[in-house]
Amino acid sequence: MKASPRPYHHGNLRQALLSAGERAIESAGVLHLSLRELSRELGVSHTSPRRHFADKQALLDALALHGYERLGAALARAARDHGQPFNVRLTKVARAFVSFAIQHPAMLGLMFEAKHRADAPRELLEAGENAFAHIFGVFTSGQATGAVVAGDPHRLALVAFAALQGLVTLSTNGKFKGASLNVLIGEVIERIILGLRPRD
Amino acid sequence: MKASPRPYHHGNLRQALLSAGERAIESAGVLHLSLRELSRELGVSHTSPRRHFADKQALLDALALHGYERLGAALARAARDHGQPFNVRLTKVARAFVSFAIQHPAMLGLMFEAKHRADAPRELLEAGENAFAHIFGVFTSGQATGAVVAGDPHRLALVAFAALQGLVTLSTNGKFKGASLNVLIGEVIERIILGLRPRD
DNA sequence: ACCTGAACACCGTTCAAGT
DNA sequence: ACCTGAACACCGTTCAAGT
Repeated sequence: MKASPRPYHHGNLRQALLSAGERAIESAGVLHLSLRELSRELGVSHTSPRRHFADKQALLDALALHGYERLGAALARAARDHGQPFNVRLTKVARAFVSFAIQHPAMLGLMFEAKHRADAPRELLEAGENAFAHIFGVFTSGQATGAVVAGDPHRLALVAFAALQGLVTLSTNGKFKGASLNVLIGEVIERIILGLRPRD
Repeated sequence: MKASPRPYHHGNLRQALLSAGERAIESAGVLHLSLRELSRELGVSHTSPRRHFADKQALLDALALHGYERLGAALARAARDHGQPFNVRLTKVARAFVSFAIQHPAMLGLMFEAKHRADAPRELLEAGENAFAHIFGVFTSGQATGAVVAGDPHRLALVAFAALQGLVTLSTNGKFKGASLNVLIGEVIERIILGLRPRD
């Protein structure tokens, strides 16, 4: 077992730690991440991570940063067609977000925690802002075409995003007995659209 | 400092561990909870918790159970006036939930994780169901009076609850620059009500 | 019944040292 | 520059033993 050779000692240990770290948190949870075990897997001494990450938290922050970059790219792709109507664009970004969350639940948790930390690196905060700016943009253009009520677009986006965030939290916690997630996403999005419609 | 005497060795060590444990997770996070440190605080040996909790996870589960009982009681209180219109009842339960979440953020996280665990004790799952049944009840009576669209009330309640859950997640992660949480709660509730209104 | 102390197998982190 | 080994101060958990 563990068929991979070891192309390390070259300077790709940093990348190897990130990959192995992500796999570890998705399969066993952030709580059980062990630098020593990671080192064992990669066939290096347990002190070598120190060269690339000051401590365990630094590795987690680097993982979260990478997560925000990937989420941002996915949201940008979903929102890129500015010619489409609000409902379509919102549906696309919402599904992109939910899809990311379902595929990388531990990563998403890590990303939120990292942003929340008092001493979060500036880089991380910026990556987060950049990722969510793509959702925000859909709302401002929705207001421009009259599909969304007037008001502070940041607040409206936040309210809608909260619904998605909650859906994801509930779903990764397996709290859907029979209901398919795909159906629920559609329902949540529909309610958001109705809730944000200008009152006739 | 640490002015409390020690009325332990009586059989209240179990309760003392729960209290100290809750205080510890709210102030330092679940990750940093240490049974040995808890024992030190309480002036007992680090093996004595074993008598009351099989392991660390058992203590966390007991804390989560207690949390669900308190949340359930708060939601029941908020929802008890069945004569009030849907909007009023929904607002009350929503504010009760958000209020609990703000006051006990680490506890709420623990509660969700505990329910999610594959080997979660039956007792815990039941306490969770009981707590959320009070929110569910508001939706079924909302449908009865025509304030809420027809459809599976479980799904509708889930959709609305997701929005609250997301608001709470976002708020405990401090992602509200200027906006007051109280204002945002009101906005979320309003959007939920509008989103669930029957289409005339 | 309830608590203790020694012991075991793990951690993260530091430091002097090797190539 | 990058990695190593010994060492330190912590964990959770087990077990034989004390009252």
